[in-house]
Amino acid sequence: MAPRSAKRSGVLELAVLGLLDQSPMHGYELRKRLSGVLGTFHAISYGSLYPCLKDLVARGWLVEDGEGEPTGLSGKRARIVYRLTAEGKEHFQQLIAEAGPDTWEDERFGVRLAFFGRTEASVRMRILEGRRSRLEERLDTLRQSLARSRERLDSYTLELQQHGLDSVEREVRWLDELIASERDASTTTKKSGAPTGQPVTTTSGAGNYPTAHGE
Amino acid sequence: MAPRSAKRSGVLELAVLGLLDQSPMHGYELRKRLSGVLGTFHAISYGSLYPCLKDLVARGWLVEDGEGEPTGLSGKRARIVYRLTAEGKEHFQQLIAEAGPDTWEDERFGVRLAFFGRTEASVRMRILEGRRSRLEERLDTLRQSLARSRERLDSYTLELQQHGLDSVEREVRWLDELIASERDASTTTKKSGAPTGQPVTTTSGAGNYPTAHGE
DNA sequence: GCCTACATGTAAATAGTTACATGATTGA
DNA sequence: TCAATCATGTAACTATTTACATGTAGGC
Repeated sequence: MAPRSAKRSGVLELAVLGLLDQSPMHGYELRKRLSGVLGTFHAISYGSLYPCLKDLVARGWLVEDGEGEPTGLSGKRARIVYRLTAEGKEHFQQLIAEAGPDTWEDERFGVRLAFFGRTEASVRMRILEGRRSRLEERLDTLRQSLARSRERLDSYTLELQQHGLDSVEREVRWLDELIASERDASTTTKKSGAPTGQPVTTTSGAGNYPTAHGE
Repeated sequence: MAPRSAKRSGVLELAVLGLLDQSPMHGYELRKRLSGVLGTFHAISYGSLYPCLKDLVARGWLVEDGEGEPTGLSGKRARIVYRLTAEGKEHFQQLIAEAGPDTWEDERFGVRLAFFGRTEASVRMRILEGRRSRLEERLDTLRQSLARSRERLDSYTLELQQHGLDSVEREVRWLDELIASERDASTTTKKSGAPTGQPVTTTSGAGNYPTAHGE
């Protein structure tokens, strides 16, 4: 085993590996795409990204290429294209094969879902159902606390809390749709003997995916 | 002016001041209520809260009381009840009178809304509308990026992004309701000469308040 | 010639959590 | 008496942003 210099983030690391697993890229491009899979509305800062890339290189999961062949006469440099190594690919596969309790927590669930296309069906299901029961748990707490304090709160606070509750309920319904279409896909696959465990899009454009209302 | 030892957080600070403005409380109780106004689903940790309280005391906005009168025979201590000072009250009033661009950003909007009951009507309106146009801006970016990359993305990533979009759209609709009921309230007040600028609850339980899907 | 977007990076500050340490009170 | 919940706190660590520093490429 490597000497465990550990340290680096978790979600960001996973997101970067996942994007580079699709295709090599330089940091600037990577940053633009990260918001898509991280689901955080503001882009990650370079102050986070570059140190992370450096770290991944140091751990042997990434290598830096000096931007392909010098196109024509320009010979421009400056860009550093990052690419997964064999170990990097293997490591990423290992990461997306995990289905532990933290995979369905707020911070990770989004990225994991974004990479479901490369995740095994059984793992996908475990994460979706884990997420669902996590939210159900949250609903219990929220409803209880709302029931306890309903008359003490003014209408604005109430509106805020009610909204939070609605958001979680909505995410549960969304998950139900996703889970249902996973089941459909797996039974259809078994019956018809279709070759891949490829994703099936839910029919409606409904459902949503809120998590927090502040921050 | 005080020597600016500054340092402390912002949202957490505001939330603590707002809760203590309603009634004095000890730290443990405070923590429980904080999740309600911070809208963060996991409670804030003591490792954040106590240092923050200490800081607020140091800046003269809070004082520590040693739990009222010793009830009957017990004379139990240990609990430290925090209470706003006159300067603390004034400072809080100043904070909730602000309506700058950061007030409608993700981190602050929730807390500000939670304290709308003590916020002037014009400020409330400015914040709600600021938030609304901020989200509209977000929708533009999101729609554009989704349009650009639609065919490149697999169905899961698409589902994720679509969900994020839906969530923001839903928050806009919710804000529209809140804004409408603010307008109603202000015209009714003017016409009937009702005494307070007190909040009016929206009729439906609809609307939601999502912001981020990961994290 | 200048401005905008592209592109990479570092140091310091900021925000917050986790793990630990301690002890009182309440109810089964 | 034992466990759970109440209650307060600190030190170390984790994650992330902001501000700065630097330079290139392309359009007007």
